[in-house]
Amino acid sequence: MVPTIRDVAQRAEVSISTVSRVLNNSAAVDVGKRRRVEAAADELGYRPNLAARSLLGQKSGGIGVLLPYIAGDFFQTFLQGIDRTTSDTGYFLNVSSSHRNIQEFQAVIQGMNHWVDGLIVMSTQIPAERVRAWLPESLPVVFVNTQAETAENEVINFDNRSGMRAVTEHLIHLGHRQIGFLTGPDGAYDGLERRDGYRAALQDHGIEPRPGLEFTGDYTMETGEAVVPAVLAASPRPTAMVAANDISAYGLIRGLSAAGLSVPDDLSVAGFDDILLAQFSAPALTTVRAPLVEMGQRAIERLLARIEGEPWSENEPVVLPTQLIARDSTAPLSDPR
Amino acid sequence: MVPTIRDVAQRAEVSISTVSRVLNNSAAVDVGKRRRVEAAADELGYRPNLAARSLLGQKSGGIGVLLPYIAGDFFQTFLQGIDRTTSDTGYFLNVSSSHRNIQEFQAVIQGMNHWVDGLIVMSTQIPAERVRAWLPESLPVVFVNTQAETAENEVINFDNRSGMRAVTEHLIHLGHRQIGFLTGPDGAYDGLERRDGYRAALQDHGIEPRPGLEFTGDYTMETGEAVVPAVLAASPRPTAMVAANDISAYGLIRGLSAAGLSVPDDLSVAGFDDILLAQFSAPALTTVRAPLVEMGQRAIERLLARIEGEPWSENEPVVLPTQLIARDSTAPLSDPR
DNA sequence: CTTCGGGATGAAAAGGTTTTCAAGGGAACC
DNA sequence: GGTTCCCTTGAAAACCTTTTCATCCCGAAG
Repeated sequence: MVPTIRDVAQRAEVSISTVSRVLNNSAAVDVGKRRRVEAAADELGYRPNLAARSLLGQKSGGIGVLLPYIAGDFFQTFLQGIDRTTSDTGYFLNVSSSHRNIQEFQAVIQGMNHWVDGLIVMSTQIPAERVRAWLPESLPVVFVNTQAETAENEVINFDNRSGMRAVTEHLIHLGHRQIGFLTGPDGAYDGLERRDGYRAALQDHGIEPRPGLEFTGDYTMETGEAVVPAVLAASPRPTAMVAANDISAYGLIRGLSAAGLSVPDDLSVAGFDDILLAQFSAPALTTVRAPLVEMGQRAIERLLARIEGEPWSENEPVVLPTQLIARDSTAPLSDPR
Repeated sequence: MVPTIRDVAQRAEVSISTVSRVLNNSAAVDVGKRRRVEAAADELGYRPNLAARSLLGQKSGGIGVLLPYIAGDFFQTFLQGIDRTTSDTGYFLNVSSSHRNIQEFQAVIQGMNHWVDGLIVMSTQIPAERVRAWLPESLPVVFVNTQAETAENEVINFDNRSGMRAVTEHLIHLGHRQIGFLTGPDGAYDGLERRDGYRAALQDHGIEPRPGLEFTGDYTMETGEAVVPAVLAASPRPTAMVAANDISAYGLIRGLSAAGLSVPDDLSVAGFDDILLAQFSAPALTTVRAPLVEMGQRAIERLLARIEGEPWSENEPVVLPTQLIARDSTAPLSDPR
């Protein structure tokens, strides 16, 4: 059995109150008894039951991070930013993912409620306000990459639109006119913003966006690969493709190379995120740098400040700038014959 | 305030026992009261406090995953294996990391104790037996990539030794004799196994391992990059390097290219893990495939079986085979002049 | 009509911890 | 020597839920 505070008290021949006082250093205790308690706790390997503590409304020392997916380069880089900053603070991280449905999302987030002192939530499908309503007012929450309808919650986002606009313009400047788009998953907020940036860039340059050039993706490599036949069959056939994220851009590249086409000679491909792979791959991927590490850092810094009692001055949502990174997967449009 | 079962009971004008019975469907309740309770719970947005439940020794529906680090391609691929399998089961994942020290590791793992139904632990620094002693007998635990001194715990490992032996032999077959090694972090069990495989391969082919050719790394790209001057200054200078993992191999490649040397023309470099980057990078990395996804799957399958009550037949530890993947970062030793 | 049984329900205990409250004891001061 | 005050300590309440136990009532069987 796991030892409880009662076992420690018995072994040290004191009351459980005294044990609590010693272990939390919350009041003066006779030095002899203090020694006995410390020895007893040590010998028994006693650790306080966090469930019981949480029941009393104590701080748990835990930070909850809720993501749509737990695996993937995108989330992992974000976590890196959080992880580094958290390391020094004594808080520990608790990451959970929920990609099935709203019910489960709600269950997971409300389950975390009693276990953490604060929450960082990335919710691409559900707006911040709705998620916030599931949680007590008293729990600090920082939203990240999440749609916010009002300014009442603390939100940190990317400038998805400008980023996607920049990469699309980059292709236009290279001479491309038939530019296709591979979307993100259905209903994902950031994917929609990116698509809007793509459309806006086209319109800015007098190109009417065509629905036939927008292909449905879901941020995975598999789907990027699978969509290639449809891309090649499109009329007019695109001379360049922008994907809503890097991973699905690699899916496109893989599928194109399987179809005997080379990137960027036969078709230019660009992505979004600037994952690690982008700078090492052959060809290196033209993409948009989303400052994920910085986003993680900012989020955890703000959350810790809130936990420590600093109020949140109801500001504008933070929008982190994105940056076009032109590499080798995009090339000038070869002379049309 | 967050509504409790008492609020629901009051609103529905029944006792808390009845509320509990309705919500857990644990006993017959008058249909009228049942309706009232359901309505009240719905209106209040009531969710049971998991901490209180846990205090009673109930199942929590949570699976804990404890890793040395939370970010990084290696862990992320492992998580993928777990995540996929868990999705269908209704359990939710809870990932935590601890990379600071043993005290914190112990604190995190014991904190998880009370709110998960089972634990998957990757502990490269501390043997399974020691970690097990921190937890109650009753909690199912599956260890992964962890040293085990006895057969009393369920452990799933890679065949690190054979893998590293294979990649080292690959270099020997290519004509290399001065083969350097970039180690893992101090005390990491898998890194030591890999080093042993490297040494064994050399000895098998009549090459005496030299301490001067073993460079200290820590699985990060930064250190791989930083060690390059030492590698180049070594006498005799190695013609090939094996790194204890892929990421640090890329550090070497980066450092070498910064020093004006090209891989594999001037120096062959190989890694271990076969992360996603390895197949896309230029040059594509020669490495050893560690079946991380499979490891994750096996671990979660076994853990769920244990949670469902299936006993563990004290078997041999599972050792997953590794496989040499020869790509372009290694080349035959160019004619020594 | 009486007795028995069973279904529905509420009261209460249990789980481990922190904290408040009350009490005990010793020292210091008059 | 007596009184007061403070330091130390233990008892008990509180947190929220599940579950056992006892109670009550109604219907059925004898």
